[in-house]
Amino acid sequence: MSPDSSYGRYETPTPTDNMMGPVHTEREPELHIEFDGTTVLCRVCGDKASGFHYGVHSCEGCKGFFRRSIQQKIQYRPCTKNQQCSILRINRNRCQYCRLKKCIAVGMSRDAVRFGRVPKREKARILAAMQQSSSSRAHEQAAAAELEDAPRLLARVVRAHLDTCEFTRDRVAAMRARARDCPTYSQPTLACPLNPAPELQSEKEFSQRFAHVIRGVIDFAGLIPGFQLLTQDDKFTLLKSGLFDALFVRLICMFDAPLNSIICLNGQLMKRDSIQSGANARFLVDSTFKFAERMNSMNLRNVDLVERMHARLKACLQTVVTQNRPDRPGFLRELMDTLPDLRTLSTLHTEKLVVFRTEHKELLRQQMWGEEEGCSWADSGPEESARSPIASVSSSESGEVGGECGTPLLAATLAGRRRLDSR
Amino acid sequence: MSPDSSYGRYETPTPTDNMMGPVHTEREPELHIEFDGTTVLCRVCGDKASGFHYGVHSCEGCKGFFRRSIQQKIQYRPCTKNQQCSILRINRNRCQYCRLKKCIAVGMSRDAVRFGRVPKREKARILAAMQQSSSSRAHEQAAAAELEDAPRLLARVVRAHLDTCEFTRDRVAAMRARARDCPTYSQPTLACPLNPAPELQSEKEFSQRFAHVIRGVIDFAGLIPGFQLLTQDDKFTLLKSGLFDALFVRLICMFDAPLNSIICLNGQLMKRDSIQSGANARFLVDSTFKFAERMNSMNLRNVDLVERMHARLKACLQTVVTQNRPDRPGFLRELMDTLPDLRTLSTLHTEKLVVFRTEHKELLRQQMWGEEEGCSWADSGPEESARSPIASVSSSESGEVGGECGTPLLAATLAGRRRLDSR
DNA sequence: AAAGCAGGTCACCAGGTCAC
DNA sequence: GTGACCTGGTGACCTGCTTT
Ligand SMILES: [Zn+2]
Ligand SMILES: [Zn+2]
Ligand SMILES: [Zn+2]
Ligand SMILES: [Zn+2]
Repeated sequence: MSPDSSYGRYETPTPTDNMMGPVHTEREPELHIEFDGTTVLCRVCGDKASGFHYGVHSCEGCKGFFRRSIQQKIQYRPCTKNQQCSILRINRNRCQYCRLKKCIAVGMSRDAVRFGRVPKREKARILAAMQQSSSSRAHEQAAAAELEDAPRLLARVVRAHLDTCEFTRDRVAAMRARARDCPTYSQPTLACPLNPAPELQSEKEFSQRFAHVIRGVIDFAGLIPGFQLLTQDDKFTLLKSGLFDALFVRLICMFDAPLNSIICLNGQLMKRDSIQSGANARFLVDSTFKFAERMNSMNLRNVDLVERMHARLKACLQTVVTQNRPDRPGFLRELMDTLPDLRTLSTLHTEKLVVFRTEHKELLRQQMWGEEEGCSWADSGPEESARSPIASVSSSESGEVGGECGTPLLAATLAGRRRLDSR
Repeated sequence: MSPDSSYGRYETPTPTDNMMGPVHTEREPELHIEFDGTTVLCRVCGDKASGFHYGVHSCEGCKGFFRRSIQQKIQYRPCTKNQQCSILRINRNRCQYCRLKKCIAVGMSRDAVRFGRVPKREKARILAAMQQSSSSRAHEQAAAAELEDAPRLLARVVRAHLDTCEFTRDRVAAMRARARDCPTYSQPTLACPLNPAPELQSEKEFSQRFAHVIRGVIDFAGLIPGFQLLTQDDKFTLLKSGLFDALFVRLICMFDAPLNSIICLNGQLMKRDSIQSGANARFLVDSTFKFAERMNSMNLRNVDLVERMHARLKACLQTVVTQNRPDRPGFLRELMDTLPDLRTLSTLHTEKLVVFRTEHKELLRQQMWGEEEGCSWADSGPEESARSPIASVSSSESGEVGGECGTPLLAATLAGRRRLDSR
């Protein structure tokens, strides 16, 4: 007859339990605790908890209410509103039925009482959870703050781009003009704008330039507001995913449509016709945006946070674009639509790169990642490769290379210490 | 409500201890310890014991409680609930009176304290006991494994039946057909199908036949997967309870409904009308299941294990029956409903048997249980007889027989060595 | 020493109280 | 009926002593 007999003690076994089954080998009591800064909250009504009552962190009010409910086996009137009343500090006395229901749902029970001093182990756990909760909260707040001020955010992204990209419109303008004025065509051996000259003369020199622009993109990412606040894993995943997309867009300006050619660093041209696998595309701007794409389909730690950052950046881009192109309201939409193409192209490009890298892997690796001892990154595993066979370009994926691979530059960059060493 | 079940166990072990000082005969400290895997449990409440306090393995809580109780000679309020509260970790604080009672009952005492380091000898003993405990756990797992594979389990049970029963449908078919073709009626003197002929000619021969089918049932039980893994006591209790039920079902096929007669071993018939106490019933199959019935109401050691075996066997039976009778979904239900009737009939039949046995007890006993020296089985006591006056048929219950009774056959069968000696 | 327990300590909680 | 507050009991740890 007593109310608790009709309800199971654990109606809701904790939302985290059911989703992912992280193979809980250890019997961790799963402490579900809600915090507000430094104080524990009542799991029934959210008020400040006065302690651990009947097996649940709860306030004096809910404690007393539950005690009364089980002492005199009260049968409350069955709730007129569908038995789904929310129980908060301000309205907890509106519906006794739902309040008791909530008490039981969160696990209050006479069988769960715990007397005496709190075990040290659990105390530590609670403290740690609190720490974690507040620090992660502060962390996210910091990230949010960085993304809050739209003009400043924009300025910083633009600045980051200008500081790390050698191929901005302004910088290539001169070369481009020169090339157009007196075009000098050559037969390319390595059809890449990064090649100093159409004819591949020095593999080593190409590798150096290649590594250099890669560093530029990585540094750029590190300068995007909020990026440094992500976890190492997320940073790495994002970079792996977007690195070549960004690089591709950066070098788009070296593809001259009127001349129908690629401009090399030395100003010589490579006719599009003479290049076997031409990259047929028309891109418009050096954009930051592409970098945050593809996140949803990836295995990110803090997806939520990244998502919000993405959304925020997108909104900023929208604002800017709208201002700059009042004549074309759908411009951003067009911009977005180029992303899949970018992805496709980037992938195709990476295929070529893989071939090249396979041929010159040692050299390239040294140039790209530095020469120090490598730390072994956990590989993403076969299933990710299957999903996107060649989109990932991290050093760890150059299949032929042994288990070891050095990524000190990347690592250092992720840590936020490296700067672009050349302007 | 489970309190009683766990409570009863503690009351019994050392009735001598609790009254006054421990009458420790100095020899064997009697080690009553309960384990949970590798940890010793509190003998008062079952919580994890923190050590050997006041002469008993107990938890910090019970230790402190007992200390407080004897320091300030507290007189707790005399318990409102009949002084039989169960004392478990979750409810140990609900009744101080009963908690202290339990403390004393399990032997806590100021004089029983043992200081200093644990003697090596005892340490070894505890370890050994723990080993044993965990091995018994492994034992249960073995039993569970035997019951796991449903088809195999089923096959073994069926095989066991076929190997130990002389009255399967196939085997009696011929005799039955003959009986129907040319019925030969006789006036019975002992209305039992085991009687070779309607007229009781030789008590000795009947007794032999009787003992033989009993052996068949006992052997059948021994062949049921998992049965051999039960304790001697549980095996014996189960047999005592189900032996005649099973026997009854086995002989059902000798009751011919169309002829309205009992078929005797020699093929002669006994008209139902000519039998005074006819067994009016319609049973359908030779079933294994009936044997596991009635367990709940009995005082079994390992009730839980037996329960699980029962459930498992039942589930298997359900599966089989469902397969065989897709047209009748409620068939198992019907089957189950015949059990109370079976019980009633078995009881009635036993009444008759008791009369017969009383008359010929010496002979019968020799035939049934063999002739060797008897070991004295602990009798179930008067209260069980009251519950089910004559349901138990073990030799120990033939009241007139003195304290001694021989059960070598049963004992040997329980040990799993005997086989059916005739096919 | 090392191991192991009685006793003490005090952080903690169930239950009771009583203005509201 | 509610909940801030009080009171007595509880038990996780610690300390000091006893035994091996
Ligand atoms: Zn509350
Ligand atoms: Zn409600
Ligand atoms: Zn205890
Ligand atoms: Zn009691």
